[in-house]
Amino acid sequence: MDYNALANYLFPNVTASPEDMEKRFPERSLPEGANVTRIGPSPTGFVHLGNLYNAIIGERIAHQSGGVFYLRIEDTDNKREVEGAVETVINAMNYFGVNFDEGAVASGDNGNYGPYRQRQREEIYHVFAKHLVEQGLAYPCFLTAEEIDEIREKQTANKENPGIYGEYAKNRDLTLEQIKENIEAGKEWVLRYRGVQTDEYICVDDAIRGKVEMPRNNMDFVLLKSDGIPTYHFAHVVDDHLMRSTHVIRGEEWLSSLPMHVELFNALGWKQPIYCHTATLMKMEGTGKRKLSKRKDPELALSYYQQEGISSDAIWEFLLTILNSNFEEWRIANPEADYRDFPYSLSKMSISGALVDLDKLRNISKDVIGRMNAEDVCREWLNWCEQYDEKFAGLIKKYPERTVAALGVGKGGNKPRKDIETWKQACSFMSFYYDETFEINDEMPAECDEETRKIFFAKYLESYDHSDDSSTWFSKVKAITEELRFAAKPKDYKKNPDQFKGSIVHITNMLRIALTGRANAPDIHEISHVLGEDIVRARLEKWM
RNA sequence: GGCCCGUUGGUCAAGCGGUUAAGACACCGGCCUCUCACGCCGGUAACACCAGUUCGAUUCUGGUACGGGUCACCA
Repeated sequence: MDYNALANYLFPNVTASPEDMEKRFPERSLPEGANVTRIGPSPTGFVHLGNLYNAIIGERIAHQSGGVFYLRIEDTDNKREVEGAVETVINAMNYFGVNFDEGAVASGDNGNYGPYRQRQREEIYHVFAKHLVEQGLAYPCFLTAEEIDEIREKQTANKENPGIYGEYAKNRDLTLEQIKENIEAGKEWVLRYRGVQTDEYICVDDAIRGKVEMPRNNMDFVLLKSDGIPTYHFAHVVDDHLMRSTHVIRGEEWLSSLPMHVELFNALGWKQPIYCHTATLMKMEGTGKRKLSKRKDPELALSYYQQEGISSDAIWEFLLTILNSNFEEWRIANPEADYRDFPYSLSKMSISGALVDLDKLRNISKDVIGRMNAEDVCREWLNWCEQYDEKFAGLIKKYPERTVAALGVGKGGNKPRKDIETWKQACSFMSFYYDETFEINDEMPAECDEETRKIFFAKYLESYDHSDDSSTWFSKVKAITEELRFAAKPKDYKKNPDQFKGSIVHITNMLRIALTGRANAPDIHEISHVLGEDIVRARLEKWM
């Protein structure tokens, strides 16, 4: 068989050589030890938590080392592609603060190693496809889906491994004439790799899992589909070589196709990147864990976290705690530091699948927002509201100063309040600061009957001086409390409940409910100053 | 079924031959306190199983069980 003739027949338009490609995409000139990483999402319209998980690893090891992190769109499956999905990916990554140095952007491409959309790289793949044919390492295969099904059935019946290999690769030794005849008859063909029947093993040093041993590939797997577009396997090898990735970070579901990739890197004479196969994100179901599923688990979609208003910092910190077990320890030691200063390490990755623990996320989120200053909280909250809650976006813009002041309540001191978990929840928490959304939700304490209320609010407003400091204010409250025959100290009331009508707890709760509509809210004195004297008086006068 | 990967409390996990087996979240007490939140103190709770190696195994080896992944012209 004249492989050159076959190659020219199959790829008559390919004139470039592999060497031309090497020149077009030269080695990157980066400092020693700089890593080049990427994420390669498929534009299915669904952005996975796992996409972010892997993105964070890639972003960290690239940027920590002074390297490059890029976005490549893996759109080789035109059946699954959804309109606008590329924008969805870019928006989601943007929302969660993942910054790319190069790759696909909304308006096209940015960088010298593109195109960054695989469908646009067809001629590049064909250069190497042709090269493999010339080497006798690839051949056209005309097997139809039905024929392949028959082969599989036979193999299953014989308890053999399914697939196209060895004697089952019926088209691997067609003559050039037969091939031409088939093609001229209009038969569709795919390009298959010529697998080797062997019992050798391969060994790959995975950066996360250590040494992984597997049987060498013996399959005649597909390189180019009948539409001329490569499969993932071929595209991965060509792209990560030409784009000069140093590390390939991907889910462990790829582990089993590793032998194909190793085979191709060797066949093309290229150096393998460092593989990093990450653990699958899991979910609790009944008594066991299971893989998160797109259909059953809303929390798998990144859009879920966007809608809930989880801040991007919170997601990062949460994922970092899953990714590197020493992150939490580091965070405790460096409470003020930017998480980007944390020395992320691949070797500290967990191998088994982590459960997505929403409780933990919420806890981290409270912490993260608690650490932020009021201006930043206000900006991010507004940012979220503009997309998801117009009413609050309007209120924040109408009362910018009051909003910042309100968000700053309890921020002073070394025990900052942690009231806000998510931007969505911030809307309900903050509602009492605006007359437009203020409403009474809780019942007045039973100890404070209508008469007590009237007397209290009258006296309170009479003695109210908006300029009082916290302790002056509170001593006035205590004085009125005692006048009303309530205990100024809760403990006194506890000891002798018969001697009082109630305690200061009831009085302040009554005040709090009148002011905020709820029994649980931050410091009354601070809130009063955020609201301003007019609103305070107006809300209290209603009870007189 | 073949091939791979994994298994420490409810969850995330530290541990790398000798430990009272860390820590975090959640949960339960208590303290602080004008409520709530925060904070502080304390508590419940774990090495899947069976062999072997060893003076000694959570840690090393083999097997069993269980869980997961993958076996496409999908990624």
